[in-house]
Amino acid sequence: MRVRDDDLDAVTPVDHDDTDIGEINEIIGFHIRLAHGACYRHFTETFAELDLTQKQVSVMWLVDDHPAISQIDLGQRLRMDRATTMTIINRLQARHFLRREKSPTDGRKQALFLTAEGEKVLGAAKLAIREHENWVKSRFTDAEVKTLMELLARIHE
Amino acid sequence: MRVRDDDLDAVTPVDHDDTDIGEINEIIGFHIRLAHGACYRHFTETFAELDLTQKQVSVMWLVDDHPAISQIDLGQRLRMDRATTMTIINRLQARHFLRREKSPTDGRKQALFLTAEGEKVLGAAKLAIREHENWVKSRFTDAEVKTLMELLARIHE
DNA sequence: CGGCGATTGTATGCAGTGCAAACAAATAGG
DNA sequence: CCTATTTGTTTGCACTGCATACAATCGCCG
Repeated sequence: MRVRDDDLDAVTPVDHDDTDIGEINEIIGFHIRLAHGACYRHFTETFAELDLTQKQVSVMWLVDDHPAISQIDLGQRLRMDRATTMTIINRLQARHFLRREKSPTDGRKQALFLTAEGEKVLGAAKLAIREHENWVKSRFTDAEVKTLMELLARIHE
Repeated sequence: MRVRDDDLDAVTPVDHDDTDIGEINEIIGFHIRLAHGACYRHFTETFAELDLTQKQVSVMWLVDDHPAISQIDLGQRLRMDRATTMTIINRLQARHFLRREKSPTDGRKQALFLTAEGEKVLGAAKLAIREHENWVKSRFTDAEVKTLMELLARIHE
């Protein structure tokens, strides 16, 4: 019962399935966006119960790895500007996963620390991350994963 | 209290430069997000003058490739829901790059067409896309580009 | 043929993210 | 000491994603 609409413009010499998108399919940026979207959706599903976003998990992870890190440093490592970093820190602080302290060495900076609850949540998040990673990696060999990581890293420097 | 925060967790066998992010660096989803972010930023710069987003260009491109396409079909091909598709179509229509017509074969559907101005803008956009693509591809060999596209496609099916 | 469920478009609201501008507090450097 | 810079903060705007609700239309089945 599915109506095919491919019949009126079947001119492009590419595969034509239900989701043929023509020459835009050759644009690498387009594939990066689609792949990111697919990842984002699966991540959101996986973290629905924990109610955490990618950024929030990344921030907690980094704060755990680097206690007393400043917001600006955090933002630079995750490629976020100060305003975006603020939003995320505020949210995590409101949920008592993280706390701000005045940096003793630089009065401008805030020193960030996970709370005990934050540590607990991060532990659960890391388990969910593993599940999410397996979802991504399930379609690749180990060598392909290595290659993909290497190529992606070259894009974001 | 430490001045440097790198010294207390130098256990992960990864490079440690100014933007070391520790074990999170081994998460493939993280690299996809960073790569997407880098692409997004460069795209935004490249299209600042044309004032177009990735989605808007994708939509115009697809409407041009598939005249009389419906909104739902467009959304499925670009992995967007109806509400998001609406927003983009509305914006493009308000700028007179695109027009809606009632589908003659299905009263529920809208048939989408580019206007003459839309065609013109799409032409300019495709040039900008080429520039953007070159920015991405400049760090890869042709074989690597092919590999990357193939691996990315496997993520979003 | 008629009614009912499914599809499509539309409108509204909420949340996450990105970016810019402006301001205050503190630091760094001459 | 004075000035420029850094850092955090706030505010506002825009794009995107998702959920919900509603109306019009279509397809299918009795």
